Amino acid sequence: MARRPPIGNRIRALREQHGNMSQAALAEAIGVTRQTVIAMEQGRYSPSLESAFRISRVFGVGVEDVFSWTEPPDS
Amino acid sequence: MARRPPIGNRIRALREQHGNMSQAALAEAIGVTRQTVIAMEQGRYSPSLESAFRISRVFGVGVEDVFSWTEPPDS
DNA sequence: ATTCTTTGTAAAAAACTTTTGACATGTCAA
DNA sequence: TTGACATGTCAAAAGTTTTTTACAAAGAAT
Repeated sequence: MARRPPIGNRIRALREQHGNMSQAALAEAIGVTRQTVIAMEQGRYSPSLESAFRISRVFGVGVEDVFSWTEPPDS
Repeated sequence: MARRPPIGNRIRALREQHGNMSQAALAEAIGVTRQTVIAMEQGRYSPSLESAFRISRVFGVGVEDVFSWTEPPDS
């Protein structure tokens, strides 16, 4: 059922801050497809740790400057 | 074929620094199985970003204090 | 008005991560 | 030497992410 993960991201804002980098350009830069960037940006699922590292390095920041995690209430 | 990902981790060392926490105890603390901890620790695959966050918080450090990424030569 | 770019949707298949369960080994201590 | 505990292997199934392909809408483009 693939619920929305409790991880937020600032990908869109970072793209804008980097010369209005397009989703397609970011996808190519990190070696994934555009669909993957769209899904991550929309929070439909959380990326692999490897993709997270690649994205953060493209923007020259740390992983936790791109992605944030809030502990879900322990069900 | 699930090649070994270019991500290293210091999970074992951090477990030891935290009172010789067992793999089973870590697994329970982050809500995964022991098999998953073993596989991550051995670098057989890289965890989800969510698991990475949970692990780092158990040890009270940042994601990049647990996991490291070295850019692979662009094949 | 058509061309180009960007963003978006959708669905199936492929790839990868995680779980489940069973079993093996070594150590430690009692 | 039994019992508990820690780590490890293996394999199949289940769950999640990523790819692939195709199409749609909006804006700039001028």
